[in-house]
Amino acid sequence: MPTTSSSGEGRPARSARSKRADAQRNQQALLTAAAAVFVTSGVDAPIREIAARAGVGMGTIYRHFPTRADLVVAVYRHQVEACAEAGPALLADAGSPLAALRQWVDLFVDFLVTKHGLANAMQSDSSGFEALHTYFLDRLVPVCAQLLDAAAEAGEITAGTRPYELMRGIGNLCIGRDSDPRYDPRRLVELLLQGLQGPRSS
Amino acid sequence: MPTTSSSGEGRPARSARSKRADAQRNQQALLTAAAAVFVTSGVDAPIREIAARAGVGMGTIYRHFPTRADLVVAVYRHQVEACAEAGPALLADAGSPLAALRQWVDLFVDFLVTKHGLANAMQSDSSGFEALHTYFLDRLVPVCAQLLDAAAEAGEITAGTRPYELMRGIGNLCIGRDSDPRYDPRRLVELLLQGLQGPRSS
DNA sequence: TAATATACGGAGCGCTGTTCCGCTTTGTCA
DNA sequence: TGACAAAGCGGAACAGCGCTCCGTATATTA
Repeated sequence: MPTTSSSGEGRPARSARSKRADAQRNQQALLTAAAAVFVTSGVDAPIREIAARAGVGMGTIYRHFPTRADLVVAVYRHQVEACAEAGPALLADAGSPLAALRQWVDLFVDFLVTKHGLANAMQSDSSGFEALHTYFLDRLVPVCAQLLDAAAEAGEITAGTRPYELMRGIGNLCIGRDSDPRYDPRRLVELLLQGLQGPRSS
Repeated sequence: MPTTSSSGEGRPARSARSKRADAQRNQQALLTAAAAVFVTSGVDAPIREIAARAGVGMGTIYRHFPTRADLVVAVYRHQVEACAEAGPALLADAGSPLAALRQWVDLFVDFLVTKHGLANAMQSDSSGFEALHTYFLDRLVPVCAQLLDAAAEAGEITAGTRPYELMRGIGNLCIGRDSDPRYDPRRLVELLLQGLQGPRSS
């Protein structure tokens, strides 16, 4: 119970609730600014740039989002959530589990290739991006696992594929100089999915 | 003929050939130092660290290797060459073109996962790594193409796979926190190769 | 209105890559 | 052999970055 004063809950329900008005404003401004900057300069744009665009100081940005990953997560949370929720929906709607898996992976790839450098950042081994990596994967791996299991049970793919590994693999395939005509992540992901179906019986 | 003096070859064959003795020494020292540092700190270790280890100044390292990519290329040139030469050899020795392709890809993966962060650097879109990307791919893509063609002609894989894309894909799959037990690039590469064999006939 | 917790801003530190120029070494030629 | 360019060297210096820290300002409550 690390409460500063003695009488528990003495103060109006502030302590565990809303922050100061200006703090809320700034947080929102930061999210908006970051989203805009990410589009133009990628997710590893200079922190100063984001702070400047939001019209706040460096201290403020670090107080609200201690690591860059926190900021990225906050900016893209909605989209990740949407992707996660699409999993079960597709499983219900699509013709087969494999079809659902395919469509879902497509969604995920769309998300990744849209954000400059997001895929890179997710795998980066430097400067506190671990949180980013963790959040995305924690949220999406279970969804992927569900799709994988369903497809395996339907006999459409061989069992035993590790969802975590697959997700990282797909993420990795999406890394790269944006839109080099010679490199289309989608084709390789498709190859991966084909590989999932097991060796050719011939 | 950009020779300084008039009489062609007048000077002892210096002009177009060897550099000064100390320059050669330093270049060698830099290569050795870089190789050592790359092992411990990865390919994006601080330039200063490499210079210090080689016992030279900053200017020297930049004179010999204007970009970091030049240094990396120089350090790994032998191994890349070996990998390139292994292609035709495997094609002749291995049982089938597909087997050769498999073994060759294995070699390539071995090379990549051994060097900390090399795969990352190869795909990095920042700070003059393009040269690295270019060198590796220019050297290895033709070899890969040859293996791919042979396998396709033997009917072991579906035709039409783009060698460049495949190489980059494999490279990308090798990116990541070194030796996370949950992620083994090799398994995914295997999946990719399986996908190469085309959809399951079922 | 006064008091206090809360939040803000930005100067400053340390670490990078990269350039630039005065000094040193090397090879050559008389 | 000795002197003199040319070639090479070193590292100070500049710029850009992430991140911290603390004096100041402001919102909120009583």
